[in-house]
Order: sequence, then structure tokens, then C-alpha cells
Amino acid sequence: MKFDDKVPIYYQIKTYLYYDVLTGKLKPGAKLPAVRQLAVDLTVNVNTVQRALTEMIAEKTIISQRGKGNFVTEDQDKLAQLKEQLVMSQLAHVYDQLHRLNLSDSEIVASLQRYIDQKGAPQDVERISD
Amino acid sequence: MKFDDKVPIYYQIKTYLYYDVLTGKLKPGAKLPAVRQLAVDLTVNVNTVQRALTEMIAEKTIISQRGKGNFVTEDQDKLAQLKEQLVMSQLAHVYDQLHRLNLSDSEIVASLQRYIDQKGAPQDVERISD
DNA sequence: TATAGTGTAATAGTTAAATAGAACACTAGG
DNA sequence: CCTAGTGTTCTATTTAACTATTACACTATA
Repeated sequence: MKFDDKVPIYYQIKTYLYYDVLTGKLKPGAKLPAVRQLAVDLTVNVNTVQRALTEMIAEKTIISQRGKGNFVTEDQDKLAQLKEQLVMSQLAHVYDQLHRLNLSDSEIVASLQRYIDQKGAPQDVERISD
Repeated sequence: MKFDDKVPIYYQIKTYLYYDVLTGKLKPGAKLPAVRQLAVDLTVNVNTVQRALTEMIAEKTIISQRGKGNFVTEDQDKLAQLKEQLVMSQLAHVYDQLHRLNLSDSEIVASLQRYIDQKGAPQDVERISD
């Protein structure tokens, strides 16, 4: 996995797992890969995986059972709440950043709409073959 | 100044200065505060300020003149281009993150619009993502 | 030419993140 | 009971970021 060297790896692993949980790739009650396996998959040390998990366990997003494995919480309300928080924090962040750049509320929405509209449209990349 | 302990301080200073430059708080050709003054203002070490500046100088966003001071570039095209890049990277980032959470294009725009509309009532959401 | 104000560089020490490796604690199944 | 698979903890080491401090290089000006 590719990591951003500006953010601690354990923190990026936490984010990575959040997305797996919140998108249902890991469903409520599902067993996570073993910590040693995750460490191999992510090409990091077991302790780094454990550090990420320890925080998620403290938050009760992950339920740890010694000798058995780590499991996604079955509390669906909690998961829905987490997803809402995540969406909101993303929106708040982008809003703040663009607002700081002096874009008005309507310009912010318009620029996002424009980005989405043009996203699929052909960029000016060089065409190599058909 | 408040710093996010998940990101290197020198990098946050760089971002901070970018915003000052791109919003015109520091106009093209303007002299920046002295490095020692910036260090005091931001309550960090001079070397940390210098590290941020060194990168911006390498990019020619800041022009350094030994004995005189650091100055914002007068190349307005460059500044406009930087601002466009910054806006686009913000939009791309939030789009990708929300898309990963299985929100459709229209849901993404709608959620932003909803956030702006309801912005008056502050939530205290914990920042989860990078 | 002396001095204050500026950027720049170098050294040394502290801390947090990450690694490697080992050991310990518990569970399930043969 | 033994063993393989699991989570958990600990020690030691390395590296990057940050700090403190000092010194050097250059500019303007009194």
C-alpha cells in the first residue's frame, strides 16, 4: 500500500480500515484479517497495525477477542454515526479551505459541480493509441 | 498558532503561507515578515520556518534576497496557476473520499449544499480522515 | 565603518514513529 | 494435552522532525 509520508502510517491504516468498514467491504460482525496478515498485506510492522487497531478498539468500532480475532462492531447505529461524521468532516474541511481562498458559498458548490461535470470529459493528455 | 500533530509543522507553515499568498493577504512582490519574527508569531523554531521557506523558494513562489528579506513572487500567472491547482486538489480529494463512501455524484453535491445551508449550527465532529 | 536587520547554515539534543524480534495470553480442534 | 492460530506486550534500535544555540553572509544606513 502507498502511504503519504506526511501522515503517520498507523493513522493512515486507521483511515483505511474505517473506509473498509463504512463501505461494507467489512460488514458488521465480520472478522478482520489477522494482525500479522494485515501487516504483510500493508507491508508494515505488526506493531504499527496494532497501534491503529488499539485506537479503533478503544472507540469500539472494532471488537477484539483475544485468541479469536478482531471483529467489526455489530452496532449499526454506531457505524451510521461514524459515516455521517466522516462525511461531515470532509465537507467541513473542503468548505473551510475553499472559503479561505475567498470563494463564496455558491462558487464553492459551483466549482464542485464543474469538477464533477468535467471529470469524465477528456483531459488534454496525449493520446497514444486507439 | 495551532498545529495538527498528524502533519509536520514545517509543512503546515508552508500551507499557511500559501494561503496568505493566494488570498492576497501577502500581495505579489510583498515582503514577508522576517524569519525570526515568523518564528515568534508561529511559536516555532527559526529552522522550522526556514525549512518551509526553503521549499517555497525552490518553487519560486517566494524570492529570497539575503540581507533584505523574503518576497512574494511577482509572477501573477504562477500565483493564479497555484491557486487553481490548490482548488482542484481540494475538490478532487473530497470527491474521491465521498465517492469511496459510496455517495453518488449528485449525493456529493447535495450533501455539500446541505452542509452549507445548515452550517449555522456548529457540530463538534471529530476529524477522522487524513 | 560600525551596527542593526536580514537570510542561511551547522551542531547537538529530544521526541515520536516505525521497525525487528521475542515473548506472553488465549482459543479452537485433533 | 498439544499445537496452530490468534491478539497483546515489551525491549531495543533507527530515523525524521523539532528545538536550542551559535555562527556566518549580506544589506542598508547612521
